[in-house]
Amino acid sequence: MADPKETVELILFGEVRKIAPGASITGHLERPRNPAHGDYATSVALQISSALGRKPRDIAEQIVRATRSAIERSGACDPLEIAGPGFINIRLRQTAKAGIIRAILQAGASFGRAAAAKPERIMVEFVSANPTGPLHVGHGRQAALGDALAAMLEAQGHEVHREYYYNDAGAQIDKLAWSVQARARGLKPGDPGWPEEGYAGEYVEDIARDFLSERKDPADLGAVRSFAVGYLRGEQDADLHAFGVKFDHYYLESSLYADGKVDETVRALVASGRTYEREGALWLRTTDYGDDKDRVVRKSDGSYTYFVPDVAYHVTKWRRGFARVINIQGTDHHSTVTRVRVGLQALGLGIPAGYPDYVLHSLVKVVRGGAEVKISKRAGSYVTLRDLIEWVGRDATRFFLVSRKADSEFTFDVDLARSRSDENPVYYVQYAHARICSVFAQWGGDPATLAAADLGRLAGAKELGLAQRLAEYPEAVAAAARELAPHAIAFFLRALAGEFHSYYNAERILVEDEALQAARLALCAAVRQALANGLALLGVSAPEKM
RNA sequence: GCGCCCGUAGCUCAGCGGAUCAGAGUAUUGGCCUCCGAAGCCAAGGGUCGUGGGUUCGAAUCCCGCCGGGCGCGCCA
Repeated sequence: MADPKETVELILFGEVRKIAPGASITGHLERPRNPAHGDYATSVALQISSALGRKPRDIAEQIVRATRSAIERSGACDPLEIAGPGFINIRLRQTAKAGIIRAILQAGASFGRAAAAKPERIMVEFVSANPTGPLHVGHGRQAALGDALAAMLEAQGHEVHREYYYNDAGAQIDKLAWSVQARARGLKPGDPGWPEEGYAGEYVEDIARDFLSERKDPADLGAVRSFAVGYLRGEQDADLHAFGVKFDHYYLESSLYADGKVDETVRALVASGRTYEREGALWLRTTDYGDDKDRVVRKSDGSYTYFVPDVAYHVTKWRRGFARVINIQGTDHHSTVTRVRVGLQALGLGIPAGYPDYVLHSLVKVVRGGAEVKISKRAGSYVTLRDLIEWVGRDATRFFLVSRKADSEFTFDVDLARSRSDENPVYYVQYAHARICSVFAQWGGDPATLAAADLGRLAGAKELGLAQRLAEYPEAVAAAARELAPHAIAFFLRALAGEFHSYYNAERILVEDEALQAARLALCAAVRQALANGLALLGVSAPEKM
């Protein structure tokens, strides 16, 4: 990894120190589990020793020598220690640890927010369900992930646009219209005359009944279609509202046809010279860009495949000024990733090859009473987002769906999230927040006086550990945003809440010694602020009472 | 068959730009409320990180094979 001709730089406390000829590295700091190893530790010396052809301990000693004066000037920590084969252990001074508390109280809700060096206009597209049925659990995961991701990127100083793409123009909509029409005519799924691959969910019957109650004519398929789509859009909006997710814009696929963008895209593809006719269809040579087979653009019946509006849609994202786009989809859509990117490349508009970004999530298995739940009365063949919200509540649903890595398949245990709610991670975090609020209610003093608290009184191991954890929050958010990994926020909050509960049980906050009490209250206020800010990113409430 | 993803404690999952990473929650067992909320805390047991190789002084982490699971591989969206 290292080129011995370059210079090794160690970035420490904001200063870059040239250490030795070698590689340019930014060794990240670890938090040792063993307190004897200090507050932070790094193994950079071991990592670069082979590249430099020198002993790790010698390198470590050189690093310590080179940074000694800067560290003494900063006063932030004790002299670095070298341990074992060449680990460098760092022990922070108490004043440096407690200082973060004042900064948090001052920053308030903006603690953990950063001003981006280069603010971008970013679009996050998520949910984007067809208006052919209620939102299911997978859409819920997308909603939780997408909204959290958008909030995290906003916290990094970017301008974020949340968009929902409505596939309201395809064959699926026709099936919906036929299904509703059949229901309105008194047919049931399986009856003679019931449309092939029709939608069998109970909601189809609801739509038909409402349609008839408005004295409309089932023979008018266009009227049935627009009524059904409008009905389901309204229902999805209600679900999203209940989930606390708001979109800046709903983009209709049908508009791409109406305003000519689909035709325009086809013409541009043909003009690119990468299309050809075969068996009555128009193909795009996507294999030129690494696809495993060419794709049909225009079917032999003259209609377009979904590929065309998808590409046309992403052209609008680019032209609307979103240099960065993140699409949240299920892994069952991963084959579209290549196709959309390739289609954009073929147009030759100068769009980057990796445009857009994708976060793909695996599907969620819902378990209740020890058995997998596959059926919902309302939707027929799947569990709906509404089911989850009704079973376990909005906060638990959001926290659960966002607390796993997106690409891990995970089991949503309804019983854990609901009936044994006292063992639920989201309540654990919320409880820490509510507990602190309760202490403040009992105290009854003026929080403004805490700004003057003597933080030097915080000398206990748990207190300093909490302060250190709080200090790591901004970087934790930044890292999670960088990795597009909302679950990291959930894990951080879990850890922070755990440290607080442990501290709370070990020490009284409200004590006789007023100076000590003020310092502890300041610490609690800072923890509360960090919990509230983190929960807000996940779209979970921070209750004062539970 | 090909492509992508995933196999870590009984269960649900973190960690995966190598070392100070064998972790959390839950479940099980034993303790802690005349004291700021016990939706909490403290402690114990529990895993050769699917498997076999390779790279490395050092691999849950990187590379290859195999096994097991998920999802794709339409002139469906």
